[in-house]
This record gives sequence, C-alpha cells and structure tokens, in this order.
Amino acid sequence: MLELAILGFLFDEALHGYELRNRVAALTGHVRPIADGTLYPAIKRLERAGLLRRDVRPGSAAAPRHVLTLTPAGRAEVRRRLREPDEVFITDENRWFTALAFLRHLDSPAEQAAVLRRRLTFLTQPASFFWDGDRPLRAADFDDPFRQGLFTIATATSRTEIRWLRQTLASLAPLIESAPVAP
Amino acid sequence: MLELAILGFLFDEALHGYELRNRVAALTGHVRPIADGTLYPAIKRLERAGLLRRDVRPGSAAAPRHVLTLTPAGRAEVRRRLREPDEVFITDENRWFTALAFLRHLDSPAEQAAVLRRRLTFLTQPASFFWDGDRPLRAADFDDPFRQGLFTIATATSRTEIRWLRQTLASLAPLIESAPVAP
DNA sequence: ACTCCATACCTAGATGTCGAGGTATCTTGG
DNA sequence: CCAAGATACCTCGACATCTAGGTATGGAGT
Repeated sequence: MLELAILGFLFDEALHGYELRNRVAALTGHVRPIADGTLYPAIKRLERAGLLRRDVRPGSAAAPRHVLTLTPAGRAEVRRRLREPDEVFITDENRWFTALAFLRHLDSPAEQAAVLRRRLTFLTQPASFFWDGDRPLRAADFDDPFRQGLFTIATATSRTEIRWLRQTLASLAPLIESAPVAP
Repeated sequence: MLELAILGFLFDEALHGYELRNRVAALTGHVRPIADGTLYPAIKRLERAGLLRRDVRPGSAAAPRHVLTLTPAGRAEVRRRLREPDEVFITDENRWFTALAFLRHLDSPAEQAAVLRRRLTFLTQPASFFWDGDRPLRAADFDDPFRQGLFTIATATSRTEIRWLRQTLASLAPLIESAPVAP
C-alpha cells in the first residue's frame, strides 16, 4: 500500500523523500500515520528494485534533499500494479482507496473500468457479514446496538460506493472502443 | 486487531481454534482474510500471556480440539483494550469496526459512550484529505473522477457514521448516572 | 556566539502477518 | 480395506511495519 502511494505520487512528478512523506500523510495519514522508519526503507527497496532513481541536491531550506524520479521500469510498475491489483487491494478499504487515488495513471478507460468492475463485483457479492446463509440480514437482526451500527454503517457506505461505481462505469463506457477488456 | 477479535469472541463463550477461525473469517474475512499461520501463533501468544486457557478435548468430527477459555486476566484485558483503545483503533476503519463489534463487552454505558465520543471527535475534526488549509474541499475541486469518487464516498460514509454516533450517544446518555467519565 | 527548531534522512531491534508448507484424526464412499 | 476429503492444529522463513532512537543542515531568535 505504501509502495503504491510512493510510486503513484512520483508518477506525476519527481519529489524528495520529505515532500513524499507529507503527501502520503495528507492522503492516508489521518487514518494510519506512516513512520519515517517505514517510509525511508520503502524508498530504498524501490530504488534497489530499479523503480526509482535518486539525485542528491542541496536542500533549499536545510539538509540536502534526495530527489526521487521514477525510472521507465517504475512507470511500468505503477501501471502494472494498478491494472492487476492483488485481491486485498480490492477488498480492503484502505488499500482500495490508495489504488483509487492513482487509478487515473492507467491511460486506458477500459483498464480503469476493469478495476472498478472488480470492486463492484466484490461489493455486490454476498459477504458472510451481511448474510445469514441465503437470508439477507437487517440491522434489527442484531441484538446489540453497536453491531447494529456496524451493520448500518457498512451497508450505507457500500450502497454509496456501488452507486458511484455504476455511474462512473456508465460514464466510462462511451470512452471504451471496440471490445471490453475482460468478460 | 486479530487479538482483539479473538478475545472478543471468547468473551462470550469458550471456542476451539477452528471455530474461532470461522468466526473471525465471518467478521472480517471478506475484507482481509486471516491465515492459519497468523491465527494459531496469536492464540499461543495470548495463552503465554495468561489471557486464555486451553483444554484439549476429543474432536467431535475429526482431530482433537483445543477449547479456549478466557482467564479472569483475559476478561479484564478485553475490557481494558476496549476502554482505552490505541489511537489507530479509533482512526483505522478496519480496527475501529472490530472494536465496535465487541464494544458491548464494556459493561458501563459511560465507558461505551466515551469510546464513541473519541471516534466522533476524530470524524468531525478537520482532516488534511478533506481540507485545503481552512477551506473545506468539494468533490468538484478534484480534477480527476476517481479522486472525486474517493472524496464523495469518504464524505458520505463519514456523514452516515457521524449521524449514527450522535444518535447512539443520545440514547446512551440517559443510561449514564451522575458524572461522565472524562472531560 | 549560542541555542532552538524545522528540515531531511537514516538505522536497529522487535513484532505481526503471510505464504507455503506439514501432520494427525475421523468420516464417507467405493 | 483403502483412498479421499473435511476437520483441526502447527512450523518456518520472508517481509513490511513500528518504535525509538540517531545524525546533519540551515535559519531564527537572543
């Protein structure tokens, strides 16, 4: 998730680590803050993997900055990760949101639509939490008010997102030439 | 998060590991599946910490079952973790949902309300993602449709939850005797 | 000169999780 | 009688993350 955020931000423009740190914090920091000790090793991993290049420049305000630029391999990797996200990026809201934040980096509307459809399929598919066997649950089926809330919130958010996904897929449809990507 | 789920389920009744595995899967499995290699070591950790006791019984269907029972220390620990959740349990939706699923185990409405208030404070406090300095953002402020969606969904879910939190806090209020827990 | 602070990057140890295996028990069907 | 499959628990190595530190630079205030 962090790696995708790093790559996603760098796809737009070269940034130094500290600026990257602030961008990541602005995107997901209020939900789950990222420690320095997580970010900088992640940058090194991506550098070792050849996905980004580092140029040391004198710091404008203080210590020298390491400006990070995506390599061609890095740009390809961003697109690959967005095009074929692991299942947990579809199901886990935190990861899904990160993917969504950078989905515009996929240049084909067909590919973007394919990813949205995966999320839509996941959300519309019966999940154990919302079903008792074949029977759909209702908030009143829970005796405890907190589980009722859990259920109410989860249902409402799910509905909102499904609506948005359907709308967005409809607006993407005319942009897709010829045959769609996947059945 | 996993530990809280384990302790939370065992608070109601003794369960063997395999059944626990299914309960956890039903609660959060569709979002983020838990591997066996994560669950069983977690059980061992909690056992070593003296929070639960293990009784081996002949399996009703197959291999012998290890029935897990919370110790008094374990019951106290559940309440402690629910009463004083780490900040990430308030901010991260996945963790918050697990906390909420077991919040009824706090026996005092005042304590329950205090936790709900922490979540409400977090949700109503200006987060970098929703604000540009002092100015609240709108979906139209984002040029890219996917970020617009991100924003729309996040705003809608946040509003739904805030409404529920306010309602539930109001319904808890008359149950709270004398002075509230914390300022 | 001096200290303080924000900037900017880093390391080391501990820990939780995952993936990919493995083992043992009991039931069911051929 | 034997194989297959579900049940039930486990280990091990790899890896990402967190905590808790550390180091160095430059500017602002005293």
